[in-house]
Amino acid sequence: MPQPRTAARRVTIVEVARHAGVSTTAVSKVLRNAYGTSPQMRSRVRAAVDRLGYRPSATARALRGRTWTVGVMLPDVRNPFFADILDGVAEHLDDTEYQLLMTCGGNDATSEARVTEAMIDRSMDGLILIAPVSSPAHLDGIARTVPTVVIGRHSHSARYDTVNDDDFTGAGLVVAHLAGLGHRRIAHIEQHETDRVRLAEMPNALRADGYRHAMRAHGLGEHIDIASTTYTRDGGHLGARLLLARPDPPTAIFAGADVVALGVLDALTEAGLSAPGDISVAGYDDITLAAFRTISLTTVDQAGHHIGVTAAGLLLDRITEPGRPAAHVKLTPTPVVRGTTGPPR
Amino acid sequence: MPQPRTAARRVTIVEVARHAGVSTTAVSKVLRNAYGTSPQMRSRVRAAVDRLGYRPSATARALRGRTWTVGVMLPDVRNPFFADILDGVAEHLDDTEYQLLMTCGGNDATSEARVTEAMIDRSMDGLILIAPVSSPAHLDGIARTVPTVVIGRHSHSARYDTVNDDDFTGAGLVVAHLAGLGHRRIAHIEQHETDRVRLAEMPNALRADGYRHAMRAHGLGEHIDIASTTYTRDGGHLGARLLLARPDPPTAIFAGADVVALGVLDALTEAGLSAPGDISVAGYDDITLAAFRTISLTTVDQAGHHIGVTAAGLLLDRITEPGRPAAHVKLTPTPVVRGTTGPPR
DNA sequence: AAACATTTGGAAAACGTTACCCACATCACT
DNA sequence: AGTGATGTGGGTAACGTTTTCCAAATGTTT
Repeated sequence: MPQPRTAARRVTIVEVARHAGVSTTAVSKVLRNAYGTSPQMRSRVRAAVDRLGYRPSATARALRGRTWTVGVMLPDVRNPFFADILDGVAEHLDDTEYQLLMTCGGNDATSEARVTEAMIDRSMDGLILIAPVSSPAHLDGIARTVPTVVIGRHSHSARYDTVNDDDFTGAGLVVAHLAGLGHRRIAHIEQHETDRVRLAEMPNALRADGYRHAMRAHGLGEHIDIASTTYTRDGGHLGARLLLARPDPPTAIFAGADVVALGVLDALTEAGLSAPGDISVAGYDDITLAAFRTISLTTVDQAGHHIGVTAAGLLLDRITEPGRPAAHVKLTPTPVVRGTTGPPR
Repeated sequence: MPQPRTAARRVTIVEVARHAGVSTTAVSKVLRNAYGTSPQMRSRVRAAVDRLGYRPSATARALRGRTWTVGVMLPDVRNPFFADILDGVAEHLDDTEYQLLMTCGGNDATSEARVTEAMIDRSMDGLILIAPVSSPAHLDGIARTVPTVVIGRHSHSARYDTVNDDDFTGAGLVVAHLAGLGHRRIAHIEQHETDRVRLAEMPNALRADGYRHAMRAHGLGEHIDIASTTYTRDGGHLGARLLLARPDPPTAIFAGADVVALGVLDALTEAGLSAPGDISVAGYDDITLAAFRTISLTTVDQAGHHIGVTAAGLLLDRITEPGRPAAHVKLTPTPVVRGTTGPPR
């Protein structure tokens, strides 16, 4: 059996009250900025708090009030795009009393359920779920329990807010850019999807839709060519190899995410090819590594930082006003042309 | 003022007890696997728990027991080396009841203090601090309050465990590799340090020491050349520019971390140079990006994953036995030779 | 049968804080 | 002076769970 904690006893509100010569209710009111305390009282309590180094126990507070905690569920710590989002969230929370705590859902519905339950059981005040793969019903259930904002999921639920970029339009920007350079055989690497709900909501599916639509709009419908793998570097690598093995290989590849494009560049290097000399390569996300000089990836900037700031703002609003109607924010992407795209040979 | 939570009421232990026709004490004992419950009792309670979908409130538990939470403080979410460590920690915790929650200390002592306090106030059962910059006294204070394991800090505190690789030896491996290729002018990029404690404990300082020692051991003492910047990509970029501007530029650069090496490669590309054709470049960490085909970085593998697994094991031990003598684990690094190093021109 | 040991179940208090409600004092208006 | 409004402070209970301690039943030994 685990042994009891032997940590030093922390200062409690009872000791602060005794030290200040007031009730625990008074101390609590002062700390919560609650109505009904005089300036003198506030001053006395604050002096006692400082003198004793008192900090409230967030877990004790949870039984009646708030823990002042915002939980963020990441799909994966490796994709630098999520780091951009986190920077935005952290920046927005910096001037508040909220503490940001993160954990990973691992792109797996069972794992996501375990993680969101863990955050709820710890009485987190609100959750930001990034690119969750769980069913819409499950997400609704979460949002019914705790204020929730979802990023990277084109849902129109009435129960939670969403923040996304316009993935459909963003994909169109890439195709327009490549077509503008003269490319006609423009291929796409998508995340393989079969689930109908995911096909309607996930960013990768909308990017593939945007690609198809833009290709037809540029009169290139007959050149539509999609390799279905995964949004990982390995998925990019495999996708590129599949596309290069075609009877009529593409002259340009639009990878649905920057990490996928990195895998494409890997595969080109192995095949003794280069971008854009042999094949143009474009990604999506504008992760910080995309600007790395040796890579210099053409991509779409979906402003991860701005997404994070916006999501955090919506969540704090929803914590304050839980029944507020859902907001679904769609940000406008911008193309970022760098060194991996050029005219076809 | 914030409005009250309007979330649905969750099932409590009182309802489970009523449903099972037993006391709340019995339910609690069954869930904690405490002594003093019969098999029939356990069966009845478990059936009621399943039927009602009951989950204990971790925050209520905190007032008398454990929250079953492990907190990890990261310096930065961007460095992929920390993702390797996290994978190891997560893997070790996977078969336990502990939930991993992460947050960022931002490489700043004030920010670290705020974050560790937040984790302690939320009654986390134990902390893993990765590359903290706080003073030794501060770390001791934390460890006196909550079971703590520190990674990336060569400390011999009696109060907390540490897990590190042998940075001194690792640096020697790089110098040996480069000297073996025939390099004599081997330069190093270090994190600038002036604080005496940090010079004694931080991995970057030990790598610089290891570099100096190895250079002298290879009879290259007169060629010791160090650029002091920061362990960031920008620091690598600046360091490379400083070294290239020397009257006698180096033929090889040992950057103290892989992210620093990426900045060096950036600077070389801008100067129209390449590695290893013009200058050999070696890093440290073996982040997953080091194996990226376009980069193919020569580096030192400090087995982030293994560090994570080891740290998690030590922490769970320390939670079980808080007064246990401190363990200071030092792992052996291995060189990884790839495409950025070769014989000097 | 009596004495002792062990197992099981549960009443009550503890944990640290907030929410609720009310008593009392002071101020403003008629 | 009497009445109503407002501000301040605090007593008490609630929150959901674990810990502590003991009573009662059952099993074992003399």
